[in-house]
Amino acid sequence: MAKTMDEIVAHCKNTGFIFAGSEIYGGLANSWDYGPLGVELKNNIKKLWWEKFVQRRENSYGIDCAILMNPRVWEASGHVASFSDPLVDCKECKARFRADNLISDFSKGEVNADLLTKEEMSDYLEKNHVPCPICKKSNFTPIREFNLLFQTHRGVTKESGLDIYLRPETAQGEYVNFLNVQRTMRAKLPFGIGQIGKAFRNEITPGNFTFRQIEFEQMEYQWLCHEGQDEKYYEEFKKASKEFFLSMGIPEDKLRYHDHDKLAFYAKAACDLQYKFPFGWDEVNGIHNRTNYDLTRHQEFSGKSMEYLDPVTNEKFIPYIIENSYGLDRAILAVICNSYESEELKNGEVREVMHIIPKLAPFKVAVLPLVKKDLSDKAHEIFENLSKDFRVAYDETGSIGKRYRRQDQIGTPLCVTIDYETLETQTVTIRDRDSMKQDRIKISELKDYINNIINK
RNA sequence: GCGGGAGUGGCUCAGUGGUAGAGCGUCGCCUUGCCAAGGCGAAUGUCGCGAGUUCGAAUCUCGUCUUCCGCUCCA
Repeated sequence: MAKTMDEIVAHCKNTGFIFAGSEIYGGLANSWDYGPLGVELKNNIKKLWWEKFVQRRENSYGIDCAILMNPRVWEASGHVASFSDPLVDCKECKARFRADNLISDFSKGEVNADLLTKEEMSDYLEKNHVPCPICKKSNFTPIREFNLLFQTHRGVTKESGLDIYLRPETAQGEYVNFLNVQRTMRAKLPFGIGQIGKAFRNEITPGNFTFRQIEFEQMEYQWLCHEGQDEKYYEEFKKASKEFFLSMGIPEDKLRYHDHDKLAFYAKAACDLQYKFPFGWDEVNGIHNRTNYDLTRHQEFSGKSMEYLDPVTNEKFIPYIIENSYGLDRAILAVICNSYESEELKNGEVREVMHIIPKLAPFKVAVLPLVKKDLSDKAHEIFENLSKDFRVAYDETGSIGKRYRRQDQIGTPLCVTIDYETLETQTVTIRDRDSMKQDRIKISELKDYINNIINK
Protein backbone atom coordinates (compact mmCIF):
# COMPACT_ATOMS: atom_id res chain seq x y z
CA MET A 1 0.00 0.00 0.00
CA ALA A 2 1.29 3.41 -0.93
CA LYS A 3 2.08 5.96 1.76
CA THR A 4 0.63 9.39 2.35
CA MET A 5 2.86 12.45 2.18
CA ASP A 6 2.75 12.82 5.98
CA GLU A 7 3.92 9.26 6.43
CA ILE A 8 6.71 9.78 3.93
CA VAL A 9 7.91 12.93 5.71
CA ALA A 10 7.83 11.14 9.08
CA HIS A 11 9.70 8.16 7.70
CA CYS A 12 12.39 10.35 6.16
CA LYS A 13 12.88 12.11 9.47
CA ASN A 14 12.81 8.99 11.62
CA THR A 15 15.20 6.94 9.55
CA GLY A 16 17.71 9.65 8.65
CA PHE A 17 16.90 10.52 5.05
CA ILE A 18 15.78 14.13 5.48
CA PHE A 19 15.60 16.48 8.47
CA ALA A 20 13.96 19.88 8.79
CA GLY A 21 16.57 22.60 8.27
CA SER A 22 17.99 24.23 11.43
CA GLU A 23 15.48 22.23 13.43
CA ILE A 24 16.67 23.14 16.94
CA TYR A 25 15.89 26.79 16.23
CA GLY A 26 12.40 25.93 15.12
CA GLY A 27 13.39 25.35 11.56
CA LEU A 28 13.37 27.61 8.53
CA ALA A 29 10.42 27.23 6.22
CA ASN A 30 11.18 25.44 2.97
CA SER A 31 14.68 24.39 3.90
CA TRP A 32 15.69 20.79 4.49
CA ASP A 33 18.84 18.87 5.39
CA TYR A 34 19.77 15.47 4.03
CA GLY A 35 20.71 12.97 6.72
CA PRO A 36 23.07 9.98 6.59
CA LEU A 37 20.77 7.96 4.32
CA GLY A 38 19.57 10.92 2.27
CA VAL A 39 23.05 11.98 1.29
CA GLU A 40 23.88 8.47 0.08
CA LEU A 41 20.74 8.37 -2.04
CA LYS A 42 21.46 11.85 -3.34
CA ASN A 43 25.03 10.98 -4.30
CA ASN A 44 23.87 7.81 -6.02
CA ILE A 45 21.33 9.73 -8.11
CA LYS A 46 23.91 12.35 -9.04
CA LYS A 47 26.28 9.62 -10.09
CA LEU A 48 23.64 7.91 -12.23
CA TRP A 49 22.77 11.20 -13.92
CA TRP A 50 26.38 12.18 -14.50
CA GLU A 51 27.06 8.77 -16.03
CA LYS A 52 24.10 9.00 -18.39
CA PHE A 53 24.61 12.56 -19.59
CA VAL A 54 28.22 13.57 -19.08
CA GLN A 55 30.16 10.32 -19.07
CA ARG A 56 28.39 8.19 -21.64
CA ARG A 57 27.45 10.79 -24.24
CA GLU A 58 29.98 11.71 -26.84
CA ASN A 59 30.92 15.40 -26.96
CA SER A 60 29.80 15.87 -23.44
CA TYR A 61 31.58 17.83 -20.73
CA GLY A 62 31.00 18.66 -17.11
CA ILE A 63 31.65 21.91 -15.29
CA ASP A 64 31.12 23.28 -11.80
CA CYS A 65 30.52 27.01 -11.70
CA ALA A 66 30.43 29.53 -8.87
CA ILE A 67 27.10 30.25 -7.23
CA LEU A 68 27.90 33.96 -7.09
CA MET A 69 28.24 35.58 -10.48
CA ASN A 70 28.68 39.09 -11.80
CA PRO A 71 25.23 40.68 -11.38
CA ARG A 72 25.23 41.70 -15.03
CA VAL A 73 24.68 38.00 -15.79
CA TRP A 74 21.24 38.24 -14.24
CA GLU A 75 20.45 41.44 -16.04
CA ALA A 76 21.28 39.73 -19.32
CA SER A 77 19.26 36.66 -18.41
CA GLY A 78 16.25 38.80 -17.58
CA HIS A 79 16.01 37.67 -13.97
CA VAL A 80 16.62 41.08 -12.40
CA ALA A 81 13.83 42.67 -14.41
CA SER A 82 11.24 39.96 -14.57
CA PHE A 83 11.92 37.90 -11.49
CA SER A 84 10.36 40.60 -9.37
CA ASP A 85 6.71 41.53 -8.94
CA PRO A 86 5.34 44.75 -7.37
CA LEU A 87 2.65 43.53 -4.99
CA VAL A 88 -0.04 45.43 -3.09
CA ASP A 89 -2.66 44.19 -0.65
CA CYS A 90 -6.16 45.63 -0.39
CA LYS A 91 -6.49 46.78 3.23
CA GLU A 92 -10.27 46.33 3.09
CA CYS A 93 -10.69 42.79 1.81
CA LYS A 94 -7.11 41.53 2.19
CA ALA A 95 -6.81 40.42 -1.42
CA ARG A 96 -3.42 40.69 -3.07
CA PHE A 97 -2.67 42.04 -6.53
CA ARG A 98 0.18 42.94 -8.80
CA ALA A 99 0.23 46.73 -8.97
CA ASP A 100 1.29 46.80 -12.61
CA ASN A 101 -1.70 44.64 -13.57
CA LEU A 102 -4.10 46.87 -11.63
CA ILE A 103 -2.82 49.94 -13.43
CA SER A 104 -2.89 48.42 -16.91
CA ASP A 105 -6.41 47.12 -16.35
CA PHE A 106 -7.65 50.40 -14.88
CA SER A 107 -6.19 52.49 -17.71
CA LYS A 108 -7.36 49.92 -20.25
CA GLY A 109 -3.80 49.52 -21.44
CA GLU A 110 -3.08 53.22 -21.90
CA VAL A 111 -0.53 53.34 -19.12
CA ASN A 112 2.41 50.98 -19.48
CA ALA A 113 3.07 50.14 -15.83
CA ASP A 114 6.32 48.39 -16.69
CA LEU A 115 7.86 51.82 -17.25
CA LEU A 116 6.80 53.20 -13.86
CA THR A 117 8.84 53.10 -10.70
CA LYS A 118 7.48 51.70 -7.50
CA GLU A 119 6.68 55.21 -6.21
CA GLU A 120 5.00 56.25 -9.45
CA MET A 121 2.79 53.16 -9.33
CA SER A 122 1.80 53.92 -5.72
CA ASP A 123 1.01 57.53 -6.67
CA TYR A 124 -1.05 56.42 -9.63
CA LEU A 125 -3.11 54.03 -7.54
CA GLU A 126 -3.81 56.73 -4.96
CA LYS A 127 -4.49 59.73 -7.26
CA ASN A 128 -6.79 57.83 -9.60
CA HIS A 129 -8.58 56.00 -6.76
CA VAL A 130 -8.02 52.72 -8.54
CA PRO A 131 -10.59 50.34 -7.07
CA CYS A 132 -9.93 46.89 -5.71
CA PRO A 133 -11.34 44.42 -8.26
CA ILE A 134 -12.90 42.42 -5.42
CA CYS A 135 -14.42 44.92 -2.96
CA LYS A 136 -14.34 48.04 -5.19
CA LYS A 137 -12.79 50.16 -2.45
CA SER A 138 -9.50 51.93 -2.97
CA ASN A 139 -7.26 51.42 0.02
CA PHE A 140 -4.02 49.65 -0.82
CA THR A 141 -0.86 48.98 1.14
CA PRO A 142 2.40 50.42 -0.18
CA ILE A 143 4.01 48.39 -2.95
CA ARG A 144 6.26 45.61 -1.78
CA GLU A 145 8.84 44.24 -4.15
CA PHE A 146 8.67 40.54 -4.23
CA ASN A 147 11.78 39.29 -5.93
CA LEU A 148 12.61 35.63 -6.21
CA LEU A 149 16.31 36.48 -6.41
CA PHE A 150 18.21 36.23 -3.16
CA GLN A 151 20.34 39.30 -2.84
CA THR A 152 23.54 39.69 -0.90
CA HIS A 153 26.41 42.08 -0.76
CA ARG A 154 30.01 41.92 -1.81
CA GLY A 155 32.49 44.25 -0.13
CA VAL A 156 33.43 45.58 3.25
CA THR A 157 30.86 48.31 3.63
CA LYS A 158 27.30 48.49 2.52
CA GLU A 159 27.97 51.55 0.40
CA SER A 160 31.19 50.75 -1.40
CA GLY A 161 30.57 47.23 -2.56
CA LEU A 162 28.47 45.47 -5.11
CA ASP A 163 24.99 44.04 -4.79
CA ILE A 164 25.11 40.47 -5.99
CA TYR A 165 22.71 37.56 -6.20
CA LEU A 166 22.66 33.89 -5.36
CA ARG A 167 22.02 32.19 -8.67
CA PRO A 168 18.38 31.23 -9.27
CA GLU A 169 19.43 28.61 -11.83
CA THR A 170 22.69 26.95 -12.76
CA ALA A 171 22.17 27.30 -16.51
CA GLN A 172 23.81 30.73 -16.87
CA GLY A 173 27.11 29.25 -15.69
CA GLU A 174 27.11 26.92 -18.66
CA TYR A 175 26.15 29.72 -21.04
CA VAL A 176 28.82 32.17 -19.99
CA ASN A 177 31.45 29.42 -20.12
CA PHE A 178 30.36 27.87 -23.36
CA LEU A 179 33.31 29.18 -25.38
CA ASN A 180 35.78 28.18 -22.65
CA VAL A 181 34.51 24.62 -22.80
CA GLN A 182 34.40 24.63 -26.56
CA ARG A 183 37.95 25.92 -26.92
CA THR A 184 39.64 23.78 -24.27
CA MET A 185 37.89 20.57 -25.27
CA ARG A 186 38.21 21.43 -28.97
CA ALA A 187 34.51 20.67 -29.13
CA LYS A 188 32.51 20.77 -32.33
CA LEU A 189 28.80 21.37 -32.52
CA PRO A 190 26.69 19.70 -31.43
CA PHE A 191 28.07 19.24 -27.93
CA GLY A 192 26.78 19.26 -24.36
CA ILE A 193 27.67 20.81 -21.01
CA GLY A 194 26.43 19.31 -17.76
CA GLN A 195 26.44 20.74 -14.29
CA ILE A 196 25.12 19.76 -10.87
CA GLY A 197 24.79 22.51 -8.31
CA LYS A 198 22.76 24.58 -5.92
CA ALA A 199 20.33 27.29 -6.90
CA PHE A 200 18.29 29.67 -4.73
CA ARG A 201 14.84 31.17 -5.07
CA ASN A 202 13.02 33.27 -2.56
CA GLU A 203 9.75 31.38 -2.83
CA ILE A 204 6.82 32.35 -0.64
CA THR A 205 4.77 29.27 -1.36
CA PRO A 206 5.12 26.51 1.19
CA GLY A 207 6.25 23.48 -0.68
CA ASN A 208 5.21 19.90 -0.47
CA PHE A 209 8.07 18.66 1.71
CA THR A 210 11.25 19.06 -0.36
CA PHE A 211 9.33 19.68 -3.58
CA ARG A 212 9.65 23.44 -3.44
CA GLN A 213 12.59 24.75 -1.45
CA ILE A 214 14.34 28.07 -1.19
CA GLU A 215 17.66 26.32 -1.74
CA PHE A 216 17.72 23.39 -4.11
CA GLU A 217 20.00 21.44 -6.38
CA GLN A 218 19.74 21.23 -10.13
CA MET A 219 21.22 18.79 -12.58
CA GLU A 220 21.30 20.65 -15.87
CA TYR A 221 22.39 19.59 -19.28
CA GLN A 222 22.74 22.12 -22.06
CA TRP A 223 22.99 20.84 -25.59
CA LEU A 224 24.43 23.30 -28.09
CA CYS A 225 23.54 22.75 -31.71
CA HIS A 226 22.98 24.33 -35.10
CA GLU A 227 19.78 26.19 -35.79
CA GLY A 228 17.52 23.82 -37.63
CA GLN A 229 18.67 20.84 -35.59
CA ASP A 230 17.09 22.19 -32.43
CA GLU A 231 13.69 20.57 -32.92
CA LYS A 232 15.20 17.16 -33.46
CA TYR A 233 17.30 17.40 -30.31
CA TYR A 234 14.40 18.81 -28.33
CA GLU A 235 12.54 15.55 -29.01
CA GLU A 236 15.63 13.51 -28.20
CA PHE A 237 15.99 15.08 -24.77
CA LYS A 238 12.31 14.73 -24.05
CA LYS A 239 12.88 11.01 -24.48
CA ALA A 240 16.11 11.04 -22.50
CA SER A 241 14.48 12.66 -19.49
CA LYS A 242 11.92 9.90 -19.25
CA GLU A 243 14.58 7.25 -19.71
CA PHE A 244 16.45 8.70 -16.77
CA PHE A 245 13.48 8.38 -14.46
CA LEU A 246 12.75 4.87 -15.70
CA SER A 247 16.37 3.97 -14.93
CA MET A 248 15.76 5.01 -11.32
CA GLY A 249 12.99 2.46 -11.04
CA ILE A 250 10.07 4.85 -11.57
CA PRO A 251 7.30 3.03 -13.47
CA GLU A 252 6.13 4.49 -16.76
CA ASP A 253 2.53 4.97 -15.66
CA LYS A 254 3.67 7.44 -13.02
CA LEU A 255 5.35 9.67 -15.60
CA ARG A 256 3.84 11.96 -18.19
CA TYR A 257 4.77 14.91 -20.37
CA HIS A 258 3.12 18.24 -19.94
CA ASP A 259 3.59 20.84 -22.65
CA HIS A 260 3.61 24.44 -21.47
CA ASP A 261 0.57 26.44 -22.50
CA LYS A 262 2.33 29.74 -22.00
CA LEU A 263 5.93 29.88 -23.14
CA ALA A 264 8.54 32.05 -21.48
CA PHE A 265 9.59 34.92 -23.71
CA TYR A 266 12.85 33.24 -24.67
CA ALA A 267 11.54 29.79 -25.41
CA LYS A 268 10.50 28.25 -28.67
CA ALA A 269 9.16 25.10 -27.04
CA ALA A 270 8.93 23.91 -23.47
CA CYS A 271 7.79 20.73 -21.85
CA ASP A 272 7.79 19.31 -18.34
CA LEU A 273 8.15 15.73 -17.34
CA GLN A 274 5.80 15.12 -14.43
CA TYR A 275 5.74 12.45 -11.77
CA LYS A 276 2.61 11.39 -9.95
CA PHE A 277 3.41 12.42 -6.37
CA PRO A 278 0.99 11.64 -3.52
CA PHE A 279 -0.06 15.31 -3.78
CA GLY A 280 -0.63 15.11 -7.53
CA TRP A 281 1.21 15.30 -10.84
CA ASP A 282 4.07 17.76 -10.73
CA GLU A 283 7.24 18.71 -12.53
CA VAL A 284 10.46 16.75 -12.05
CA ASN A 285 12.21 17.81 -15.23
CA GLY A 286 11.99 20.56 -17.81
CA ILE A 287 13.03 20.52 -21.44
CA HIS A 288 13.33 23.93 -23.08
CA ASN A 289 14.26 25.01 -26.52
CA ARG A 290 15.91 28.30 -25.57
CA THR A 291 16.99 29.08 -29.12
CA ASN A 292 20.02 31.38 -29.24
CA TYR A 293 18.35 33.82 -26.85
CA ASP A 294 20.65 33.43 -23.85
CA LEU A 295 23.92 33.55 -25.73
CA THR A 296 22.71 36.49 -27.80
CA ARG A 297 21.80 38.40 -24.67
CA HIS A 298 25.20 37.66 -23.11
CA GLN A 299 26.88 38.91 -26.25
CA GLU A 300 24.88 42.13 -26.03
CA PHE A 301 25.45 42.71 -22.34
CA SER A 302 29.09 41.66 -22.14
CA GLY A 303 30.22 43.02 -25.47
CA LYS A 304 32.10 39.76 -26.01
CA SER A 305 31.41 37.61 -29.02
CA MET A 306 29.46 34.46 -28.23
CA GLU A 307 29.80 33.20 -31.75
CA TYR A 308 30.98 29.74 -32.65
CA LEU A 309 33.29 29.42 -35.61
CA ASP A 310 32.37 26.34 -37.57
CA PRO A 311 35.70 24.77 -38.59
CA VAL A 312 34.17 23.04 -41.61
CA THR A 313 32.19 25.86 -43.20
CA ASN A 314 34.06 28.76 -41.57
CA GLU A 315 30.70 30.27 -40.71
CA LYS A 316 30.27 32.25 -37.49
CA PHE A 317 27.02 32.08 -35.61
CA ILE A 318 25.45 31.82 -32.18
CA PRO A 319 24.38 28.24 -31.41
CA TYR A 320 20.95 27.11 -30.34
CA ILE A 321 20.51 25.54 -26.93
CA ILE A 322 18.28 22.75 -25.75
CA GLU A 323 18.11 22.86 -21.98
CA ASN A 324 17.37 19.74 -20.00
CA SER A 325 16.94 20.62 -16.36
CA TYR A 326 16.40 18.18 -13.49
CA GLY A 327 15.48 19.06 -9.94
CA LEU A 328 17.74 16.75 -7.96
CA ASP A 329 15.67 17.12 -4.82
CA ARG A 330 12.56 16.29 -6.79
CA ALA A 331 14.20 13.21 -8.27
CA ILE A 332 15.10 12.12 -4.73
CA LEU A 333 11.56 12.76 -3.55
CA ALA A 334 10.13 10.83 -6.48
CA VAL A 335 12.36 7.84 -5.72
CA ILE A 336 11.39 7.93 -2.06
CA CYS A 337 7.64 8.31 -2.76
CA ASN A 338 7.80 5.59 -5.34
CA SER A 339 9.66 3.04 -3.24
CA TYR A 340 8.25 3.39 0.27
CA GLU A 341 5.23 1.26 1.06
CA SER A 342 3.49 -1.03 3.51
CA GLU A 343 3.68 -4.44 1.98
CA GLU A 344 1.36 -7.25 2.95
CA LEU A 345 3.20 -10.55 3.19
CA LYS A 346 1.84 -13.98 2.40
CA ASN A 347 1.34 -14.80 6.05
CA GLY A 348 -0.83 -11.72 6.47
CA GLU A 349 1.80 -9.65 8.26
CA VAL A 350 2.68 -6.18 7.04
CA ARG A 351 6.21 -4.89 6.64
CA GLU A 352 7.47 -1.39 5.96
CA VAL A 353 9.79 -1.51 3.01
CA MET A 354 11.53 0.74 0.52
CA HIS A 355 11.94 -0.96 -2.83
CA ILE A 356 14.73 1.35 -3.94
CA ILE A 357 16.63 -0.11 -6.87
CA PRO A 358 19.94 -1.51 -5.56
CA LYS A 359 22.02 0.96 -7.54
CA LEU A 360 20.43 3.87 -5.64
CA ALA A 361 20.03 2.26 -2.22
CA PRO A 362 21.87 4.14 0.59
CA PHE A 363 23.35 0.90 1.91
CA LYS A 364 24.03 -1.92 -0.52
CA VAL A 365 24.35 -4.58 2.14
CA ALA A 366 23.97 -5.01 5.90
CA VAL A 367 26.28 -7.24 7.91
CA LEU A 368 24.47 -9.02 10.76
CA PRO A 369 26.07 -11.43 13.23
CA LEU A 370 23.34 -13.87 14.28
CA VAL A 371 24.44 -13.60 17.89
CA LYS A 372 26.64 -10.89 19.22
CA LYS A 373 28.78 -12.85 21.64
CA ASP A 374 30.87 -15.14 19.49
CA LEU A 375 30.27 -13.82 15.99
CA SER A 376 31.04 -10.10 16.26
CA ASP A 377 34.70 -10.41 15.35
CA LYS A 378 34.02 -12.37 12.20
CA ALA A 379 31.19 -9.96 11.26
CA HIS A 380 33.47 -6.95 11.68
CA GLU A 381 36.07 -8.61 9.51
CA ILE A 382 33.50 -9.11 6.75
CA PHE A 383 32.24 -5.54 7.19
CA GLU A 384 35.72 -4.13 6.75
CA ASN A 385 36.32 -6.16 3.65
CA LEU A 386 33.02 -5.25 1.98
CA SER A 387 33.40 -1.59 2.93
CA LYS A 388 36.28 -1.27 0.53
CA ASP A 389 33.79 -1.59 -2.32
CA PHE A 390 30.33 -0.78 -0.97
CA ARG A 391 28.48 1.34 1.52
CA VAL A 392 27.74 -1.23 4.22
CA ALA A 393 25.50 -1.16 7.30
CA TYR A 394 26.36 -3.05 10.47
CA ASP A 395 23.80 -4.09 13.06
CA GLU A 396 24.13 -6.52 15.96
CA THR A 397 21.28 -5.49 18.25
CA GLY A 398 17.87 -7.13 18.46
CA SER A 399 16.63 -10.34 16.95
CA ILE A 400 17.64 -11.25 13.43
CA GLY A 401 14.07 -10.78 12.16
CA LYS A 402 13.94 -7.29 13.54
CA ARG A 403 17.22 -6.42 11.93
CA TYR A 404 16.01 -7.64 8.53
CA ARG A 405 12.98 -5.40 8.88
CA ARG A 406 15.11 -2.42 9.87
CA GLN A 407 17.06 -2.83 6.67
CA ASP A 408 13.86 -3.29 4.61
CA GLN A 409 12.64 -0.01 6.01
CA ILE A 410 15.60 1.91 4.59
CA GLY A 411 15.84 0.02 1.33
CA THR A 412 18.97 -2.08 1.84
CA PRO A 413 18.78 -4.72 -0.91
CA LEU A 414 20.93 -7.39 0.74
CA CYS A 415 21.65 -8.70 4.23
CA VAL A 416 24.61 -10.92 5.09
CA THR A 417 24.17 -13.02 8.22
CA ILE A 418 27.09 -14.58 10.05
CA ASP A 419 26.39 -17.75 12.08
CA TYR A 420 28.48 -20.44 13.79
CA GLU A 421 28.78 -22.35 10.55
CA THR A 422 30.50 -19.31 9.04
CA LEU A 423 33.47 -19.84 11.35
CA GLU A 424 33.93 -23.40 10.11
CA THR A 425 32.97 -23.31 6.44
CA GLN A 426 33.55 -19.64 5.48
CA THR A 427 29.99 -19.39 4.19
CA VAL A 428 27.26 -16.87 5.02
CA THR A 429 23.53 -16.46 4.49
CA ILE A 430 22.63 -13.72 2.05
CA ARG A 431 19.06 -12.53 2.13
CA ASP A 432 17.27 -10.57 -0.58
CA ARG A 433 15.05 -7.64 0.36
CA ASP A 434 12.41 -8.05 -2.32
CA SER A 435 11.97 -11.82 -2.43
CA MET A 436 12.92 -12.35 1.24
CA LYS A 437 14.69 -15.48 0.05
CA GLN A 438 18.05 -16.67 1.29
CA ASP A 439 21.13 -18.14 -0.31
CA ARG A 440 24.13 -19.77 1.28
CA ILE A 441 27.33 -18.61 -0.36
CA LYS A 442 31.05 -18.50 0.28
CA ILE A 443 32.52 -15.31 1.71
CA SER A 444 34.89 -15.20 -1.24
CA GLU A 445 31.90 -14.98 -3.60
CA LEU A 446 30.19 -12.14 -1.73
CA LYS A 447 31.49 -9.21 -3.75
CA ASP A 448 30.56 -10.74 -7.10
CA TYR A 449 27.13 -11.59 -5.75
CA ILE A 450 26.53 -8.03 -4.55
CA ASN A 451 27.85 -6.53 -7.78
CA ASN A 452 25.48 -8.70 -9.78
CA ILE A 453 22.53 -7.42 -7.80
CA ILE A 454 23.59 -3.77 -8.06
CA ASN A 455 24.20 -3.91 -11.80
CA LYS A 456 21.16 -6.01 -12.60
C1' G B 1 -0.25 38.79 4.12
C1' C B 2 -5.36 36.84 5.83
C1' G B 3 -8.33 32.86 8.30
C1' G B 4 -8.23 28.36 11.16
C1' G B 5 -5.58 24.34 13.81
C1' A B 6 -1.05 22.75 16.55
C1' G B 7 3.69 23.04 19.67
C1' U B 8 4.72 17.98 26.43
C1' G B 9 11.27 12.50 25.98
C1' G B 10 13.62 10.27 19.27
C1' C B 11 8.16 9.23 17.51
C1' U B 12 2.64 9.12 18.65
C1' C B 13 0.05 11.24 22.31
C1' A B 14 -2.42 11.52 27.63
C1' G B 15 -2.38 15.03 31.40
C1' U B 16 -7.52 21.69 32.28
C1' G B 17 -4.29 25.03 38.79
C1' G B 18 -1.17 21.00 43.43
C1' U B 19 5.41 15.80 43.04
C1' A B 20 5.62 15.52 34.55
C1' G B 21 3.16 10.19 32.44
C1' A B 22 2.11 5.96 28.82
C1' G B 23 2.96 3.16 24.39
C1' C B 24 6.46 2.58 20.65
C1' G B 25 11.59 3.36 19.70
C1' U B 26 16.81 3.49 21.71
C1' C B 27 20.82 1.30 24.91
C1' G B 28 22.69 -2.79 28.37
C1' C B 29 22.29 -7.83 30.42
C1' C B 30 19.82 -12.64 30.12
C1' U B 31 17.22 -15.75 26.86
C1' U B 32 16.64 -16.86 21.65
C1' G B 33 19.32 -18.83 16.73
C1' C B 34 17.25 -16.63 10.01
C1' C B 35 12.08 -12.52 9.25
C1' A B 36 9.40 -6.64 14.19
C1' A B 37 9.38 -13.20 20.27
C1' G B 38 10.18 -12.81 25.81
C1' G B 39 12.28 -11.24 30.81
C1' C B 40 15.05 -7.67 33.80
C1' G B 41 17.24 -2.98 33.90
C1' A B 42 18.65 2.05 32.10
C1' A B 43 18.82 6.70 29.67
C1' U B 44 16.22 10.61 27.44
C1' G B 45 11.73 16.71 29.59
C1' U B 46 13.65 24.06 32.51
C1' C B 47 5.93 20.98 28.87
C1' G B 48 8.20 26.28 21.83
C1' C B 49 9.98 31.17 23.92
C1' G B 50 8.94 35.72 27.04
C1' A B 51 6.01 38.32 30.36
C1' G B 52 1.65 38.44 33.64
C1' U B 53 -2.16 36.42 37.30
C1' U B 54 -1.51 33.02 41.60
C1' C B 55 0.98 30.53 47.75
C1' G B 56 1.63 27.40 43.35
C1' A B 57 1.12 27.40 35.93
C1' A B 58 2.21 22.10 31.03
C1' U B 59 -2.79 23.85 32.52
C1' C B 60 -5.45 30.65 33.02
C1' U B 61 -4.24 35.78 30.37
C1' C B 62 -1.25 38.66 26.94
C1' G B 63 2.70 38.83 23.58
C1' U B 64 6.04 36.32 20.41
C1' C B 65 8.29 32.44 17.38
C1' U B 66 7.73 28.10 14.62
C1' U B 67 4.80 24.76 12.04
C1' C B 68 0.41 22.47 9.44
C1' C B 69 -4.19 23.25 6.38
C1' G B 70 -6.95 26.67 3.22
C1' C B 71 -6.85 31.47 0.42
C1' U B 72 -3.37 34.73 -2.16
C1' C B 73 1.24 34.21 -4.98
C1' C B 74 4.44 31.01 -7.94
C1' A B 75 9.39 35.21 -14.15
